[in-house]
Formats: sequence, structure tokens, C-alpha cells
Amino acid sequence: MSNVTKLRTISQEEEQARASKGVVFVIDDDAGIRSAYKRLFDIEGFLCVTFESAEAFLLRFEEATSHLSGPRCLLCDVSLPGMSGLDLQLEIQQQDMMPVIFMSGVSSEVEVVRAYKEGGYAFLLKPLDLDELLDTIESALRLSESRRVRKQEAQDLKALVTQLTDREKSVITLVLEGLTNPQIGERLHIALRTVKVHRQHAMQKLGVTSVVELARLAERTSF
Amino acid sequence: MSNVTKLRTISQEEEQARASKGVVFVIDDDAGIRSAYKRLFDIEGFLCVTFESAEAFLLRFEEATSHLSGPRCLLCDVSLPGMSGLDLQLEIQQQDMMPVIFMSGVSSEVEVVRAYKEGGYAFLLKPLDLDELLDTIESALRLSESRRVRKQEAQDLKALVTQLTDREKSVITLVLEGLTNPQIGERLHIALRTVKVHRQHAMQKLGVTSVVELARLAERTSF
DNA sequence: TCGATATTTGCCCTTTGGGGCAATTGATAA
DNA sequence: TTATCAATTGCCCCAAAGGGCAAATATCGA
Repeated sequence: MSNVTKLRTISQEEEQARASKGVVFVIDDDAGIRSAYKRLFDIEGFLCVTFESAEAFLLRFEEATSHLSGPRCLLCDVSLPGMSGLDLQLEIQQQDMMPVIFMSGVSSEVEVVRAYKEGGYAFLLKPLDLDELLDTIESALRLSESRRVRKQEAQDLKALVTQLTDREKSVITLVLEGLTNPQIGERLHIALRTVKVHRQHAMQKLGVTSVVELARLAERTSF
Repeated sequence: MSNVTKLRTISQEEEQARASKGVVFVIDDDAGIRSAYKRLFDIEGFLCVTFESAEAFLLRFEEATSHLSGPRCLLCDVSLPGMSGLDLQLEIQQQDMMPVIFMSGVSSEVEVVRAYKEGGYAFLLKPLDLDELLDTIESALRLSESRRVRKQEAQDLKALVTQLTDREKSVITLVLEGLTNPQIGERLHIALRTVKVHRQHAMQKLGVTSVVELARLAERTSF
């Protein structure tokens, strides 16, 4: 059935496939411009979702895309009716949601400077160079993806670490300081056998089989 | 004697002390502005060196400050006679020398965008806010310092690693993959005792006493 | 050709690491 | 109150790590 209505509808698989390549949010108050961008990004294989205002974006982008995974970025005009692009940017940067690319035809230097100072990813001046636009979108999506990966990694590790009991944590901490089991035993006033048991349990819980792996893991977290 | 001529001359110790806090290069074609900045940064405790053009900076900043260590940054007007600030920036970013802060009173948005796109650290519009200027300088200097530290660390480690012989490197590599000495022996077709010897020598050369330290060190380099 | 360095290996000894089996104690959740 | 889980320890065993002593080869610059 998606064949019949393919101009406006895509299947769920297609939708997720596009989202995996990248979700591009577009905010512009001009419906014509919105659909032009949508067409462009559809052709390029991205999933594009448009909004007519910053307020609409904040209200609806979550539900519109929470079921989709993939890197994302926001392309937004600086001057919008209601909440401006710059103010929206403040919200977004606070929650570290996604890179924001500004566009503008009539921007003052002040706006540009502010956009960058507040963490804007790029600022494109009209008339837009299509290649430049796509390059910027792609690199913003790459940034988004690498951030996501880093974040995911961090919280996976955190989940592992919280599985450890206090005793296990303290033993592992000393292991990471390079102490031997007998030394750890002395330090914590427990028997050698006890140290070994805690160490063993901790290694299992952390899913590592050697001290090297343990150290590598610890480098990426902070115990 | 420095007391007599203290308005223009500082002792070598004083010079290095200031440089340690931060070297601020200033490029402006107006001599009055240059001396105003110099006064300001002198008061703030930085070492300030001024130039009348981008060309003069490139020619002379090296010899003027090569004997001094410390974080550094460049404060520069975008529109300069001769080579523009933006062109200078290209040179500087290629060699990753220092953060560049642009100033301008009559900049178009295009210039601002280009400055940021090419890696400019900040863009300050006139009239300058003194507090903002100093904040920006300080954070640029912090960036410069952390870059320097990272770079230094990297080359120290590289120096250590190059001390290793090929055999030692291959043994250590396998150690870092989590293999035991007997396994390494099999893999390299050498006796267990030989593995131990190489391992021991490598650890000594790298200045580590435990596998944990070794792993930590390896995380920061790429063997 | 000679000394320095790298690579190799064997023998032997001690300390660590890893882990099974079994038991005790305390706390906590069902 | 009972079952589960964390913490603890002892005994015993084997594999792995660390390293001293000694020796043979090979390479390479002086």
C-alpha cells in the first residue's frame, strides 16, 4: 500500500532506515521553504521533520521521533516569529540534544557571534550553497553520532560499576593502583582469600578477564 | 636598574613569570591601540607583545618569544593592511600554534562566519567589553595550555616507545591483548623465558612496574 | 676484529593470581 | 521465619609472573 501513496508516506522500515542515516529537523515559518528542504533531504536519504516555529519544535519533536534512533541535527532560521532560533539554541545546548545549524539572510554580526558563542555548530548565510549545506549537515550528524556513542558507552560502564558492592569497589580500586593481592589484604585488614574472592566477583560483574581489560575499562570511567 | 626604567623594561625573571601566566600577542595597525592593549595586559600580569601587521607577526613572533614558555594566544583585528587577520588565521591553524581571537568594529557577517569556520577561537565586536575580553583571553590561554600539555605528553610517550626494540614491542602488544606469557611464547614461536626477558626489558624502558600502569600508558598512546 | 647490544634459551626458585570446596556470620527481603 | 546474598576465612592446588645466573648467536658500528 505504501506504493500507492509513496509521495507522502513511507513504511516504518524505510523510516527507521532513513533515521539511521540521520534525522534532520528543520524550523522555518515559511511552508514553501519547509517543503523545499524536506524534498531535498528526502532525496539525500535523510529523515526530515519540519516545524513552523521553535515552540512547535520543542513541543513535538520528542514524540515525533522518540521511536527512531540515529544521529540528529537541527537546521533553523535565526529569525523566527515567537521564540528566536538563538533562544531555542540555549534550550537545546543545555540538554545537549543535537548540533544546531543556523541559517540567515539578514543577520547582523551580533547574531552570528552570539550563535557561535552559545555553542552553535555552524552558521550559513543566504544565498545557501547546497553543497556546503549538505556537507555541514553531514558533519553535524557525525558529531551527533559520536556524542551518542560516547554517552552510551559512559552509561553502560556506569551501569556495570553500580553492580559492584562497596567492598568489591574498594578492592578493585587498589588493584588499579597497582597493589598486589597480599598488599590489598593488609590495607583493608582482610585475609588474602577474601581479597581474591572480591576481586574475582568484581571481574565477573565487570565482564573482564584480565587486568589489562580492567585497566582499559577503568580509563574510560572514573571509579 | 630595572627600577629606573621600569616603564619600558622588565627583568628576565619577571618576563618569564609573566609568560608563564600567558603570552598575549596583539596585532593592530594603530600604534595607539597597540600601546593601550599592552598597558592593559601588563596590568593584568600577562606578557604582551604587539605587532603592526600580520606579516610582522609571522616574521618576528618566533624569535621574540622562543625563549619563553607558557600558554599563548593571539588577539587580532580582522581588517589589517596587507595580509588580513583571516588569512593569518589560516597559517596559524595549519600549524596549530595558538587560539586566535578576532576583534572588529566593522565586520560583515561573512567575515565572522569565515573566522569561526576556519577555527577562530572567538570574535569580539567593538565596542569591546573589557571583562568579556579578559575572560576570553583567559579561556583561550587555558585552551592553549591544555593543548600544550597534551602534546607534550604525547611526544614523551612516543619517545619512550621508540626506545623499545621490535621484539619488545611485539611482546608488549600481545600483553596488552591480554595474552599470558606462555600464549605469547607460542604466538611468537619463542621460549617462555625469552618472553619474560623481553617483557621485563620493555617494562623497565617504559618506566612502569605493573600491568595496570602499562595498560594506562598504552591507552594514551597507540602502539 | 672487538665490544656493545639484541635475541635467544635453560635451570631453578619465590611470589602472585585464580579458583574449587566448605563453613560462618550478618543482614535483608519474602 | 526462612531463604538469599554479602562478607569473611581456611585449606589446598595449579598456573603464571618475576627474576637471578649463565650461556650461545648474531649484528653492527668503531
